[in-house]
Amino acid sequence: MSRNPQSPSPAGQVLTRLRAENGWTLVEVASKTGVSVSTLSKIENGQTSPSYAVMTRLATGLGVDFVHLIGGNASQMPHGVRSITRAGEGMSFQTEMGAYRALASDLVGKVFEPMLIDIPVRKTFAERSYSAHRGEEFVFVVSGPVEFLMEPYAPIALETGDSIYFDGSCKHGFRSLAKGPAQILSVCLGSRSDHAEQAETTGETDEG
Amino acid sequence: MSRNPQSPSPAGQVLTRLRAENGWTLVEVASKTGVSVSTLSKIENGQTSPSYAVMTRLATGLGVDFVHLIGGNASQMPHGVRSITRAGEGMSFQTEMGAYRALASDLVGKVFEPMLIDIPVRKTFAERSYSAHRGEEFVFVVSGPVEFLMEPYAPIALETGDSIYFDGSCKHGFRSLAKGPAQILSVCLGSRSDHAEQAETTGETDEG
DNA sequence: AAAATTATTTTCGTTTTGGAAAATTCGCCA
DNA sequence: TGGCGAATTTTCCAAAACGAAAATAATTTT
Repeated sequence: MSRNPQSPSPAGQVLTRLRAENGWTLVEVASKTGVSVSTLSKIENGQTSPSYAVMTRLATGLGVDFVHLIGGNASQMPHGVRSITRAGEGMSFQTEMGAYRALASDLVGKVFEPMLIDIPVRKTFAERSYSAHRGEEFVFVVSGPVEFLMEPYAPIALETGDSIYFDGSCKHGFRSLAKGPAQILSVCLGSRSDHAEQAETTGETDEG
Repeated sequence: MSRNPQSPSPAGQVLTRLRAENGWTLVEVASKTGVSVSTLSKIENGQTSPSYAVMTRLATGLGVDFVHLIGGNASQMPHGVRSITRAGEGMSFQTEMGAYRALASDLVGKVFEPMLIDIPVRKTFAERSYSAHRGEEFVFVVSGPVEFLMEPYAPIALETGDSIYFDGSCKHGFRSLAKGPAQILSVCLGSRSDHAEQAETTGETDEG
């Protein structure tokens, strides 16, 4: 009896499209990835549910992100969407860190989470003045100078126009070094992922 | 002979952590996901390379993003890393779009790709003056005004301090409306994933 | 402590996957 | 049209994953 013809997994669909776009044959893909021609064929036709090991080889061999292969999440925003936030607008809220303005807050499911933050002048750093979260963070100093604190580094001053890219999981905080509040633009990862905790694994490719 | 003890796949590591954080037992996870207890154990211990079918059931059953399960965009940066780019610095290059300055260019494998772009004054929009790429893009106008063009919208003027979040796959471009060049800060997805064509990478947890 | 309870790992038979090679289908050209 | 080379699908078997239940290990109770 022949195999039952399921609908192709996302990996199969991606593989099919990639081959079409690049004009690759199954044999070529096989040599690139180390996955046999027959397996590739079955994957494209939905006759098999590829293992993690195989998907890994596909991803690295074809030079695409693993996420692509599982159809994982293409942007959840509809095509052509855009959201403009005028200066001074944005959904604002206050924390110990400062006065936040969330930009493009009408768009849900964003990949980026851009915020404008007014950083107050402060003498001491209360514990609550620090932030730490998963993922990376990018900060551009719109109006400085500010002092940036991040464990395990010494404080460092950032002037207007300076930027910093750092591991957001380390405790970090800002304070204005100007007469009044300073302003920074912060970009973190969007909070599309459900729960609060989890995330961050050491990228591991296993397989034997 | 007992199974050979490989290192756990990312899925295994995530599963282990999720269970620890939520206090779930293997039996509970099994009932949530429909994956047998024995398989779960083997996945956590790296004794098996889970199939796509199983990973799917894990993701939906646990209500986590598939990307988490495969270590999708866990940060590839070592713990505690940071990179400061002073105003006026950054790896610069020129395109039809304008003069680019890539920020934190010494960090590879970034999730974000921040750029400062000097936008020239121009009368006409040559085809090469447009950009289109996978994924979302966030732009903050550092020094305006600029005109933003994006299909299928009419041109719109953005002032200093305005920002826009949009679907980068639509043709888009800028031109300065000031006397001289304007400047924008652009954040796209890191180039960890964008080889050929196709979809983009996705979100993650965190918060600001 | 021992027993009882609960959680995890291992065993082992069944099902599915992965791959080499055969069979088939699909161009292409004389 | 018939034949030929290339690409894809199918066959078939070894290897691996999956799951039920047994065997351990870890906790709690008495």
